[in-house]
Amino acid sequence: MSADRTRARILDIAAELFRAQGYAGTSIADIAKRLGSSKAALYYHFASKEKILDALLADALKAHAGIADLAGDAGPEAVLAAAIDMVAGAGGLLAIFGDDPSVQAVLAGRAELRERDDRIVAALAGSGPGGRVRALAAFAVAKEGTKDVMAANGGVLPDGARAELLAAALRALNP
Amino acid sequence: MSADRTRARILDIAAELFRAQGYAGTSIADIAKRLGSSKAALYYHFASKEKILDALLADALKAHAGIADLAGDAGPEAVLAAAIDMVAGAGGLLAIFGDDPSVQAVLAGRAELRERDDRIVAALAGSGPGGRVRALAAFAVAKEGTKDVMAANGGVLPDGARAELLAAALRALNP
DNA sequence: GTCTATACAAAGATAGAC
DNA sequence: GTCTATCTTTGTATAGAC
Repeated sequence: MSADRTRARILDIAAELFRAQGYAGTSIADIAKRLGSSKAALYYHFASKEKILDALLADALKAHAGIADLAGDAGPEAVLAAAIDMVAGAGGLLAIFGDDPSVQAVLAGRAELRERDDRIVAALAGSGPGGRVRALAAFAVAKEGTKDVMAANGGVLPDGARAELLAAALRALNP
Repeated sequence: MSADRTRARILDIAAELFRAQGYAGTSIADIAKRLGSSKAALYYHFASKEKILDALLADALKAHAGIADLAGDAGPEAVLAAAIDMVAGAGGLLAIFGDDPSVQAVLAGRAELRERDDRIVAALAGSGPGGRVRALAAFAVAKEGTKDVMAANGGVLPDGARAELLAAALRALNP
């Protein structure tokens, strides 16, 4: 088996198990078992469990950074649409590091995630009373709402749901 | 130290650690350390790690069941308000079992959680195209939006935020 | 690239003294 | 009610053969 393909398979399996059982709740043995190989074989491809997480998170973190940048000059609609696409795209990988406390704990001292979220929410909030609460509500629709809709549809975002979610998020944002 | 008070302290500590590090990411040793006692002392009060989780979840699960019942005869506004209160009340404990995959995995074979969520969403959805997506969006505002607002405010739901969230959820629900 | 075997640490849990 | 000590299992990771 080529190293690249095996590496990709490991990431696939890890993504699924991390989502289902959490990062801390998934062992190297779990992954190796699903891979049909030994734990040692897995360690040939990744130096540690945390390196697997890093590889999994690379794309999602990049997309997240892109949205934070976008928040600087684009309008709310573009930002919320990008947030929906971030969750829907990349296999919904944001769901992993966005929801799992054990991942948050690992990332805590390292990532600028929270600071980026703050920038996004601040851009959505604008000024005025209640703006921040409505920004968080709209952001919740884009992230959790999208995730939930996908979860209720076998991991796929159904036709029309993107527009429906975006509209709902915008209504949540604008009184 | 009285057994009841110690038990309560353990639950307090466990709730905080589970939220910060996840259920699977928190060890009995972690809890005992914060408690200032030995692991054995902890096992005097709880027979297993899972029993701690059960005790923590008891109230939230009861509230969840109440909302599912409410969904039968009350309107969307009452259901969404109850969902906000469920997250805001009980120390925001829903955030623990609602988000942690390792908790979901433990609860999977046992709880009727998902079935109840389905009932709630179905009641919110009514009929018509896109109703289900909008119901999930509104439910996301009530649950995640409330949680995020609390997280951004030191664990407290600020004045006026409840009404703002309820209004945002209703707007997400109704086109 | 993958294996078996194993080292080593951490985790859940119990025994028995006080 | 809490302790020390210990058992057992599981988990991360490595060594060295093939």
